[in-house]
Amino acid sequence: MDIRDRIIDAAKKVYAQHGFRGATTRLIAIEAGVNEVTLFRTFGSKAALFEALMQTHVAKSPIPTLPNSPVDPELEMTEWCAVILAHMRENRSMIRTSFGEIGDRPEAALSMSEGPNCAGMILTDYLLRLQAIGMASADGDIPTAVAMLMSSIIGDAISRDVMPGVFPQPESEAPAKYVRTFMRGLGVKPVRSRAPVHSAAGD
Amino acid sequence: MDIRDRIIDAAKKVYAQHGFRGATTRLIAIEAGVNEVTLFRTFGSKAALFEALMQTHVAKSPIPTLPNSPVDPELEMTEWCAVILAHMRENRSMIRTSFGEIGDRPEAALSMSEGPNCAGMILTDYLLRLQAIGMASADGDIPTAVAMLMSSIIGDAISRDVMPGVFPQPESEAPAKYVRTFMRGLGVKPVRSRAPVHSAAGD
DNA sequence: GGAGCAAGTAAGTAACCACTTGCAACCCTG
DNA sequence: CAGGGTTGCAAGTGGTTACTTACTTGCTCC
Repeated sequence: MDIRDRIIDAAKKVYAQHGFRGATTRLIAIEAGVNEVTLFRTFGSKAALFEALMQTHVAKSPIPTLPNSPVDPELEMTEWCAVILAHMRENRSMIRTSFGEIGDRPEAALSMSEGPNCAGMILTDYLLRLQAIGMASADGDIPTAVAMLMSSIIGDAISRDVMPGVFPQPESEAPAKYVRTFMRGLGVKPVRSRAPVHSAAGD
Repeated sequence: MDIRDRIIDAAKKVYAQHGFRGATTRLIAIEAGVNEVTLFRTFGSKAALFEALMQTHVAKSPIPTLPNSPVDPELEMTEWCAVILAHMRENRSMIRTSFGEIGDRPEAALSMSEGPNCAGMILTDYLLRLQAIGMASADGDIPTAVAMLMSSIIGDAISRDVMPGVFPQPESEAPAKYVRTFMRGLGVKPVRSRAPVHSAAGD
């Protein structure tokens, strides 16, 4: 692997655990297995290294899309949520850390929140389509439901290990359960072919 | 105000913005308007100061209860959520910071998460009571719904200012909207006697 | 085999950090 | 007024941090 990438990877690891101030150039160099001077020769400064880190991170964060023509909303949204949740779980330490440093270094957290922001918009669009074609009841509070689902995904990803009492479901089943409850809250009708979701609130 | 409390208050402020490493004794002393030496004379060390800080913080964090005999679930839960949300919004910087330092200083975040953990249990108990007396449909996925509502409250409190696109509702209306969607997702029937809550969901 | 470049090594610099010491000023109580 | 306790002030200590400089080593390409 390129030495640049090795340093960035190491910086990510150290930063995720110790934060910006705790991620000393010494620690990063050791983790990367290079000399500390090499770090400065490659990036110029610690600040520049972290800029590069953020750039490569957002570049490597894919946001899945939802189909233009919904067929099976529950299935499609579950798959979509699972992908996002998996990605956030992988990066949970880094997300937590950068989020926690918002007061000190806003840029980091802002660039990290682009993903969820964008995901929320994709989901909202999808739900509007569902409403338009009559697959969701017209009175559902889409913005609120989207906020809740996005919060649930983020919350699960970053605080499951801290507050296990709040997240009793196993990791693997979480996305399906969030989507199921979300759909009931929104009044999305289950697709005919699938098992009934026993609606008590709907029409 | 007692000099001890003044220092703790100042430390809270500085810590919330700069984190543990960034909250230098110098900054804290300036913020408190005392000499830096006084800080060491009063608490002995920076670590001891932060222990005291966490103690007074959790001591001052009240968790509202929910009635043993539910009458109007929507009203009761909205009020309950509003109190929790308000408290978390007030302390959002501190929550974010301590949460972000979980890798480095787990104790802080763990003692901060006691509140939400406990709140989740209170809410779960309440919902089980609702189910038991037939005010909520028996097939609702309570653990999932609780996780989603708690995540929504925490998410709103700590990331509304970072991801405004995800939280389009005004702050004041958020609790009611979360609870409304939550109740639909759980299959809690709206109470008969109340003014129509813009219901298209209930009969 | 030598030029050129990427990387390691050793040492140092100025700033900052938590924390200490010694002393002077003040305030309250007796 | 005397004395003890609290606070401020000035200075310093040892450790750490980001970053620099000067030099050496090893590898590649001609």
